[in-house]
Amino acid sequence: MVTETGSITIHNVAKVAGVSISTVSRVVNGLDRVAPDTRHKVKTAIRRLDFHPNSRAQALSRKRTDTISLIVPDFEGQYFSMLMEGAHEEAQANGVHIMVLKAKSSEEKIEAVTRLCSQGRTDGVILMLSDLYGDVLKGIGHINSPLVILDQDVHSWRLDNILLDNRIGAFEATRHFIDTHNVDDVFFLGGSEDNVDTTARARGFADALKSIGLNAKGRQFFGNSYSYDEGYHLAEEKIFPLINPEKHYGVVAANDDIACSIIDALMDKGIRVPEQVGVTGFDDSDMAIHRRLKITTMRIPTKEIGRVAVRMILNRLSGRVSEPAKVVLKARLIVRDSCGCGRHDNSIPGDKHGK
Amino acid sequence: MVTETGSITIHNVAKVAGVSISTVSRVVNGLDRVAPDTRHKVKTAIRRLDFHPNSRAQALSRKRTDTISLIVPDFEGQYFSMLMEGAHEEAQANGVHIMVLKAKSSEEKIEAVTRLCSQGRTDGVILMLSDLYGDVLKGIGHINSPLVILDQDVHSWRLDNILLDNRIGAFEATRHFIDTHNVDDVFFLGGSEDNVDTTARARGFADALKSIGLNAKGRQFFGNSYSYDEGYHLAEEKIFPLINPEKHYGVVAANDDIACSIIDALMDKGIRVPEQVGVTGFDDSDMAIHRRLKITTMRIPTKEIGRVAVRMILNRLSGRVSEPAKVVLKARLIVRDSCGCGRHDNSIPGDKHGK
DNA sequence: TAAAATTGTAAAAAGGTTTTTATAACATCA
DNA sequence: TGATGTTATAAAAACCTTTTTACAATTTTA
Repeated sequence: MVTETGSITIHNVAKVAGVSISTVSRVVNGLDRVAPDTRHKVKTAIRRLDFHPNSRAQALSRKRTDTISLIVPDFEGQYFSMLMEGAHEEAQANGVHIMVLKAKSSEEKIEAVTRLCSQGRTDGVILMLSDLYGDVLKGIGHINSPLVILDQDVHSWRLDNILLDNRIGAFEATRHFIDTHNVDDVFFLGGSEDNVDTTARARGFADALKSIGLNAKGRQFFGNSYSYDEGYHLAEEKIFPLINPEKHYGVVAANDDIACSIIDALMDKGIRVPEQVGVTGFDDSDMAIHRRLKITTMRIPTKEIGRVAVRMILNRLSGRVSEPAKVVLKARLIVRDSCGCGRHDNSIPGDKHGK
Repeated sequence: MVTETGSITIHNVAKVAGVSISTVSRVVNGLDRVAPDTRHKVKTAIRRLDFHPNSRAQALSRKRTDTISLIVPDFEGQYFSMLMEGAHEEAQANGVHIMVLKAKSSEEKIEAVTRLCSQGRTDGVILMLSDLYGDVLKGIGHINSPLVILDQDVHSWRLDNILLDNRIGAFEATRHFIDTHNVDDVFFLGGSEDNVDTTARARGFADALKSIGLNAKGRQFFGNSYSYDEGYHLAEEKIFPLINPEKHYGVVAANDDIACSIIDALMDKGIRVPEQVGVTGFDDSDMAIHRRLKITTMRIPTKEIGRVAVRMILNRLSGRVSEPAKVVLKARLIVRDSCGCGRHDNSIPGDKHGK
């Protein structure tokens, strides 16, 4: 029983304190009652030997790793950063760790989740599903660890689920133009029609139009991706020709990247933004404020998503919750300048700043 | 020995295959030779029972968690994303996992590293040190797991170390203005003087000036942080007054945020960028291309840093390497428009685009 | 052909905890 | 004072592997 390796174990502590290992364990974990005198002896020995329980042995014995896995399609953008921020905060506060994995394709996702769980390497999995999900969830099948699905409504699968109400978000952005700015018309410019965010936001835009008796048809345009250059061309080709200089418009962009490109494209065409055309973004990313014309955008409570996701896993581990939980978080309109609400003197070509 | 829980263990496999557990282990790990016939029996049983080795038990027995910890001050920006990208790629390729922790203060860093290591929760630690490091490394003291330090030169501590040559990067950006654009003068605008990146880049700028017999004094300015608004005001207050409309200047910004704010501030003052004043950034972040005037910037091989860091840990674990390794990576100049190299017709107020 | 080496497998030990069971010491009640 | 409870601790079992040791069976060498 003599450990020749350098590490101090519960056995060493027991010997020094003159008690059994089970007593040491009880002192360390503080669950069971121990005589004050004994407790003191053990604590002294622990301090003297600088004993730290071996987490690997604890994991085996407790059947728990104190690790939660976060699986995302990629590590880019603020969404991931904020998700991490929230997840880490909640994890840290509860003494668990976050393991991060990237899985883009359905196969990769299935493989990652099943491997992590069947190996018992993680106590729970947070899986971000931005695209199709049926085959992924079917592929995963039954697992014994808690699983939280992000970003995609997986109703009927009886899984913990966190969603963002993109529809309402876009609805509000659109209504902002209608209600506050009294625009003559409003357009939507999205990324790919395959993207769940874009489609949900397009739906919100359409709903807002419907609410005032208009049809979205001919007012929304899509590209192949969320890129600046593509957004720029789309704005040039689709939006610009529809602009009547006498009128006042609003453009709801599916995200901040696209909002940037729309603003630049229209300004390059000589359109005054936001006077003639107001623009709103989505995501409240860095670029919304790293510009002369600060972008009005929908802020997504991403950090909250991360926090809630970890909380859900912990709840399930504690066994307190039984029914699958579904949390829908709402985006919030951050009013800045690009919609026309803020200072009006900063983005007008040839204005008093001397251009 | 009958496990009542649902999980399949090596014992179940052994029983079904009619062999001992050690034989199953040898088949699974494939280290020792096993008779073809026995191997087949075992493999069949494994497949039939859908056995997966319990990683917690493996961790205890092998004294290794197949987990590498990445400790960063925060999760924001492309630097973190790219670091993760590289680290995950290398980790995935070697069957290990990445655990991510946030530690801002020195105390948090010390606490995180020592706890992870003394508990045996990780096989190695990648620690990003952007600020002072002496007290952190002293606080950490001796640990038994491999430790790689990022971003800060910790010579004399005999630790694996990965650095970015910020000095050379800024030197090259500065020389680009001098050599290619033949500017009449050049300025540097940084973040906080406490920030190691800013100071190293300022040094590179100064070295470039010295190389042509000039002094950096009066040509470099610092703020309190890396923020857009502060950069904007600094550019207004410090750079603008120095600009002679008849002359041609270059401004080296300590990062892309500041480059954005300089460009906007100068343009708002009626200065033509890049014709009168060229600007370069640093980092090649998103915002460098999400603008009308694409920013010339120094691209940092961040992904490579992540990859190399993991590789260093793995090398050390394998025991093949003995001496501490030090890798210095270089930033690369990405030439776009803001320095004056690209198209010149896009950012001029009142140009042919009709403004 | 006896001795030695090799091969294939079983049995046991080790890894460091937690948790259950057992036991001793002591207090409480009838 | 003997039965009953309570408390504090020790001992042992369990968690599930990997790895070492031991031992037969077989092959090779002298």
